[in-house]
Amino acid sequence: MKTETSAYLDVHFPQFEPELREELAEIAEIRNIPAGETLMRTGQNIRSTVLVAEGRLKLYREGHDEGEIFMYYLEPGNACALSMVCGQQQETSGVMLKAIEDSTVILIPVKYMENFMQRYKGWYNFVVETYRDRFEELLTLIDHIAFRAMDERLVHYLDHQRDKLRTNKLHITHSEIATDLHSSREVISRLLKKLEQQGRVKLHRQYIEML
Amino acid sequence: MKTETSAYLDVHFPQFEPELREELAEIAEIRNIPAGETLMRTGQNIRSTVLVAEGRLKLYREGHDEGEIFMYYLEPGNACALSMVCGQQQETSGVMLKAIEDSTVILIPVKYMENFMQRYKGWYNFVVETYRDRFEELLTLIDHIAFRAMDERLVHYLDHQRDKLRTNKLHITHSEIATDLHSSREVISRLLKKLEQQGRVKLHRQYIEML
DNA sequence: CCTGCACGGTGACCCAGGTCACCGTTACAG
DNA sequence: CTGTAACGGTGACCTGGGTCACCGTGCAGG
Repeated sequence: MKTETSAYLDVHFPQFEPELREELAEIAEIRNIPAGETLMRTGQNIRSTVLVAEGRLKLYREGHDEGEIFMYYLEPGNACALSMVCGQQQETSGVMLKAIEDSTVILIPVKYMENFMQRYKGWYNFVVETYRDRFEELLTLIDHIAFRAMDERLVHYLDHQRDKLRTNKLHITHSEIATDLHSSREVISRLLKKLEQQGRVKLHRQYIEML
Repeated sequence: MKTETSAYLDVHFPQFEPELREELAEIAEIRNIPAGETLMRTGQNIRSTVLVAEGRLKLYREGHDEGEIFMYYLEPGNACALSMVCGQQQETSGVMLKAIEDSTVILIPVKYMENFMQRYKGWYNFVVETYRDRFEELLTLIDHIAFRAMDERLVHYLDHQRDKLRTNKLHITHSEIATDLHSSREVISRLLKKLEQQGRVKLHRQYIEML
């Protein structure tokens, strides 16, 4: 009989070797996170690698002086790259991880990392791919913050949301966008209005329709 | 008799197993880069992992529309994290790597990566540590661009230079600082002047003295 | 039915920092 | 010695976008 963990691994991590999945299922801790809850805060210690089994989480970098900026989504089949690099020694997280849907994560104590790396190609590839993707994402983020004006960043943000959430109706408030882009609500409202005038979006109460 | 590559590895990568160093010495290509020259450009293919043997290189992210931003230094004993993640498949670089001193790098074809990862703990640890450090550096960079004003960023930049170059006299032009911070010379000059008035630096022709 | 609150719109204002124009100084090449 | 280029200083100006104040509207809970 299959455990819950094992079932999640089979569905979302099929590239792992069956024996790896078995091993993981034995040592993993599974945790449910209700929508809106924070799994990890800046400055917290990391003792486990986080694999996402269900739901959707948002990963933010927090500024020292209040404020945060959205980095990327974690979805089923993804892992938090940061929680993978943090080795044996007690590392502290530099990010904040928040569930935006009811989510389920699989926690693997970091001490097994090295062992799996060496014994399972599937795990090795997964880790390397995760690093690559996240690195790429961080570089893109740097681009945007450093080189692009707010209006361009907003358009990119909306496109990204549409692609990720697979819908043209984005149920997201102006303030939330402002937080994610580390701007302010008024600015976002103004820019959205501009986009509406350009016929690129349609604004509704509670959601934004992309054209 | 030792080869040149082998000697570099012994000096700057002592944490590698002796057999690993031997293997590396056999497959490595060694390359000298005169100061000022660019080793890698955005969009170029990567086929080798870069280990730094001598000198000092600066790594930049380039914006699409002209402009660049300094990410970090590579020094002897360091490696370019990006060139490690880029797997078997032809990945293209998202960064620009420029020698600021006459430098020597050791190039290891990426196809050996996986093998070394599994066979040598020293290599595994090195790669993981490199990832962790670079990730951390990128996060710090994001912080600075997103949350800090130019004057604070400038101070941080100067401190960083002093630490890295181990000298209070920074031989660097205002324009170069401006490029690195993706600002403009005038702004940097103004801010430096402000710092001088606060007694935190002393400006000279061709160099900046930190107090 | 009210009342409060979340959401969004809008005008007025301000400021960091980017841009432009221009100049003085130093260094080096011819 | 002189021309030219790199470097740096400075004032004038502009603008993106952050901030403040305030309002309207729709909805949920008493």
